[in-house]
Amino acid sequence: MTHALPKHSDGLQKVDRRRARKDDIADAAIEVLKQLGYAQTSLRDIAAQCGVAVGTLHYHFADKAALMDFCLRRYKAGFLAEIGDILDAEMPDGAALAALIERLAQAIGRDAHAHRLWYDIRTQAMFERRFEAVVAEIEADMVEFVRRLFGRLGLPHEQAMTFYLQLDAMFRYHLQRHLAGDAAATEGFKAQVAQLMSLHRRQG
Amino acid sequence: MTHALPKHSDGLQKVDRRRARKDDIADAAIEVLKQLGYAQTSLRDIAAQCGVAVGTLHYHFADKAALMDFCLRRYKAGFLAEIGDILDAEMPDGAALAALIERLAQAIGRDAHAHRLWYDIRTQAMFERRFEAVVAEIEADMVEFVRRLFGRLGLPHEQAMTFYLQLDAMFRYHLQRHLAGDAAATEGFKAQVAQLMSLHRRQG
DNA sequence: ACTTACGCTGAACAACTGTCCAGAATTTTA
DNA sequence: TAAAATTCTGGACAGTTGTTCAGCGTAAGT
Repeated sequence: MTHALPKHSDGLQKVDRRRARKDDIADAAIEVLKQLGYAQTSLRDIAAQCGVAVGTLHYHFADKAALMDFCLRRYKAGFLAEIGDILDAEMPDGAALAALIERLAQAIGRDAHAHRLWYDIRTQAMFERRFEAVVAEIEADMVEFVRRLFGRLGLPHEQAMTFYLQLDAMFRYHLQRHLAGDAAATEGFKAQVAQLMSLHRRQG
Repeated sequence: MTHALPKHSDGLQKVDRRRARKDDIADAAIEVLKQLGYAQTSLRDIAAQCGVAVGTLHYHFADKAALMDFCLRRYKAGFLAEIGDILDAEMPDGAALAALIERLAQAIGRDAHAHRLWYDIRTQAMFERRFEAVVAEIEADMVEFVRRLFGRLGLPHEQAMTFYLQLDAMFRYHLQRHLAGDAAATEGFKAQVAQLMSLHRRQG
């Protein structure tokens, strides 16, 4: 006997609706986490943000860590989708890298809180083994992104990791300056990356 | 009328003894912080570590943040003293840099928890403005250290910051790998820095 | 219409947090 | 030795934390 689709108003399976609900909660949770950071965010803060009772969170997620894990993977998917189009876009090789850098520079000003959350949780993973795997996965994806970019530009693959780390360090530093009130942080980031690029090009 | 020295068994002024006591407490606090991280460390944990009542902490420090601030400055002084001798040591120019890198590589294995604490608090500073100043000061000192090293080696001063950030990113990454159980992290760090150095050298 | 399952509520719980403070213990001063 | 100042204690306080659960209403299945 074949299982017919359930006769819901929306055409979603039960599992899908569950998943969609979890996504909603995660989105609200991420919103609070961006503001307060991991350690300072309580389940009640999150519950309030999505207009739901505390118990509801435990209905969908085993515990706080599971919720965090879910949020992280969702955040990762979102971020990679956001910058992924740079790889696919049709443009001269030099422009792709310039576009990435420009995008990152703008992110310092516009999505500062989101990225500060990433650094927060990445650091937390040094203390809570629970987050080790997710963080490692996300970071591996970032490196993979740079590797593909290097592939497009004909740059040596084995330097992708190095370049990622360089970019990460500068982004982190100027993000921190920006959050501390330095209005020139965005420009500082671009200038410093430019210096770095000239270093790479000279030995291209 | 001249104030005679107090007739304590030790020859310390009152202020000095107070300062020494604070140092003792801070040392014990740092020990716990290294294990648990900032957010997970309570005043009771710290009090237990130095065999003292909770109230005592508030007698010496206004609040938890003040204690943290004190700990940070003490940590900074210790760390810079530890690597400072590289600048003063008499050795061929190439060896000084190699010595620093070797020292850092060993730190991944030996002082992992101490450095993980530094990354923890540096990230916290993105959320608590209270720590902004201390963190910025320490980081400025680190850059200054690299700048002096570059001075000794005849390398361009304006690249000191860039080099610091590169070193920092690689150290952070491999520290995280090490903490996640990667036994090859120390070697990985050295290899990656070597790659970085060759990049720098080619444009001398 | 009746039953089952699902999604959610919000009060209650025990554990823990930073902070305060009256008073004890100790040390310094007179 | 007596008085004063310093250092420390440990219980109390009010607030927050993650987690649990009996019970509610609603939707699905029969």
